[in-house]
Amino acid sequence: MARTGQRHATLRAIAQSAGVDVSTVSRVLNGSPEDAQRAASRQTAEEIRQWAARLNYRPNPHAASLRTRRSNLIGVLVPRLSDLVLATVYEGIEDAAARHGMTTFVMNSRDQAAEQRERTELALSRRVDGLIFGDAHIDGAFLDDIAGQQVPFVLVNRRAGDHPAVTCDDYEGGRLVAEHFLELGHTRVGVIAGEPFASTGIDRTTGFLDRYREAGVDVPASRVVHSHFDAAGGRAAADRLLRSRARPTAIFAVNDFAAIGALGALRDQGLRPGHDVAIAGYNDTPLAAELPIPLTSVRSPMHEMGARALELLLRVLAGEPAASERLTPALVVRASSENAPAAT
Amino acid sequence: MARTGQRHATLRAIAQSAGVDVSTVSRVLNGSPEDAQRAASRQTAEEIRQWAARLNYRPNPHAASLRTRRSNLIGVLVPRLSDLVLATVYEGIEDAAARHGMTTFVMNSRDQAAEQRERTELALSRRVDGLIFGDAHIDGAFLDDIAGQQVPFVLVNRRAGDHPAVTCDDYEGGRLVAEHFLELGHTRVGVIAGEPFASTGIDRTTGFLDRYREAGVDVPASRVVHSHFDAAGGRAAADRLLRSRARPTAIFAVNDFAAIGALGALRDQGLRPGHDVAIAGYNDTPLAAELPIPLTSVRSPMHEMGARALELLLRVLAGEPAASERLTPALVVRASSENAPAAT
DNA sequence: CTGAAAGCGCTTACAG
DNA sequence: CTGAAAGCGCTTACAG
Repeated sequence: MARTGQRHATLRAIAQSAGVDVSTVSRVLNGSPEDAQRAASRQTAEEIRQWAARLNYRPNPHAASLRTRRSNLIGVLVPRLSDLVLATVYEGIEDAAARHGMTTFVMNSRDQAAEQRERTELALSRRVDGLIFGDAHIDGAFLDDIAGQQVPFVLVNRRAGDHPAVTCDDYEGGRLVAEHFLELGHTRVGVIAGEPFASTGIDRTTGFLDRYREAGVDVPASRVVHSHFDAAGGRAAADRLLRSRARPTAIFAVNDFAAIGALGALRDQGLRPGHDVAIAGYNDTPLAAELPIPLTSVRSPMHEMGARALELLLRVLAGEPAASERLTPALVVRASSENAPAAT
Repeated sequence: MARTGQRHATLRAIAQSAGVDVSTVSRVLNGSPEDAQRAASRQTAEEIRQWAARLNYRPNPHAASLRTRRSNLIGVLVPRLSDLVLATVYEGIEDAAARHGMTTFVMNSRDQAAEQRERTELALSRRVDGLIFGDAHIDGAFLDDIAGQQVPFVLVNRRAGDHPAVTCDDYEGGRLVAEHFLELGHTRVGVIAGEPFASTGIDRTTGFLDRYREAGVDVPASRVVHSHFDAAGGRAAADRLLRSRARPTAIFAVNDFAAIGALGALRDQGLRPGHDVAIAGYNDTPLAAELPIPLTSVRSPMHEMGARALELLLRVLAGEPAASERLTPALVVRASSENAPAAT
């Protein structure tokens, strides 16, 4: 065993060096400021802190967790970490967690119910204080279940039922795209709607369709097609939309990667994005602006969503009121949606 | 405090139910198979296991870690988790870790020396058994330092010095691209070389240049430009390459995202990838095949690299011999590099 | 095959 | 302001 030896000193070592009891050292080093105050004179406290620095003291989190029954550990579930959207959300979670002295770990559920259960069970066996789910399904049976077991958790990116959630205002984001397409004069439009179980796709689609309905345009169901949230899924969905006889002149993909797939599908049919067919995506991923044909997209505050979800969970853990939050999206118009409908 | 109460039984509860000592329960439930064998009769063992199942026993990892001084925790450092390459490598690490009953957590270092130190220190204070670095810098001063402190670690994706590492054979990958360009007849070529401190960029570039040299073509230094590993970086680098009077007819970007940026730069100049200028990337990310102009790229086994790195670290922790591994890349030719040099 | 005991490094109620 | 003690849930050398 390549062991690393005694890298960190213990409270006891410091107590012996400073000639005080370990309980005093504990209160000075790891207690609340008030605890530290009343635990030792300024002089003693200072001496303890110096010994701690000299001996490279770091509290042993396993010992503390065992004693306090608080692990300062948060489990995070996402569909796939290699999805940039979730990776960015997780970065937000992790940054906020670090600020609050919490540790997080993340696992993929691949949007599979069995994996969600299994990973949650695993997190619980690791004694997490709480969980953040980035993979909620709109039906929410699983979540109701574990809420019933008093497991503290919040949702991020996707909402479900009345569980506390931090999301983008996806409904509003969908409306923004509709507004934009309407201004350009498009009335024959299509939607690449994402997974039917994800609130993101559902709300973005609903917002879009509602805004069109308000403008007096009913988008037929045949022009709303579900898809995976990736380029291959977007390509397949776009192929279906473009094959219909009355081809849409504008397509809203509820995800940037799906939009990139749609761009490819257009090209295969000899159609030019932003000329023959307008395309808009969602999330404004860093790639959107850098594509050969820059992609119109709805900016969503992915990093901030993650950070706020972590802070919402902290409130849940503290027993404070924890209301869901909906962050504001913003439309970013680029070359992929510059065209009015062709004069066909 | 929204506490979750007693979710899991303890050894003691099981011992009382089964009418045996907790040490026996421990050996049966958590010991090695041999331990379990000699710790109790088949009958007693069976009874203990039934009680464990009935009471939903899960060993408390904090208690076990405190006692054994082994946390089964691995810290992982990456430049950015929102970089798809690293996210995929991490998925490989995490999958392998789960198979071995280890927990991992991941942190961004943003390729900054100060953050590398700080995050490593944080991981150590969490009492990880070892570390995996996906953010090694070729100079390796920091790594030499912590190797000197006997911290067990391995590298993944990027190599440095003689530290055990699991990488793609990047040199060979660079050669594959050169071979391909040479077959098409390109002699005026450019390289978007990535960060100067990353072995990935260095080795891919060196392999490419060496193969050209062997073919009797010396690529001038002015046609090798460094870049960030993202689309914006690739676009900036491509702009520089295309501005020179003797424009390259083929460009190798050592990263798919940089290649996508280069695609955009070409288009801005009215050049068609795969017609006027050939483009190749690296990693064969899922997007490459789905782009409007599908991208030629070198496939690297990102997920497998991660899994193997975890297993290499396990060997290091066990004190077994741990040799570096270089996984084999493969060229995937697509439309972005179909052209011979223009007859200018 | 089984048990009793010690101890990992903390925290915290109690006492002074 | 400071200390002594108990105990969180495990593992493991020792003894029988």
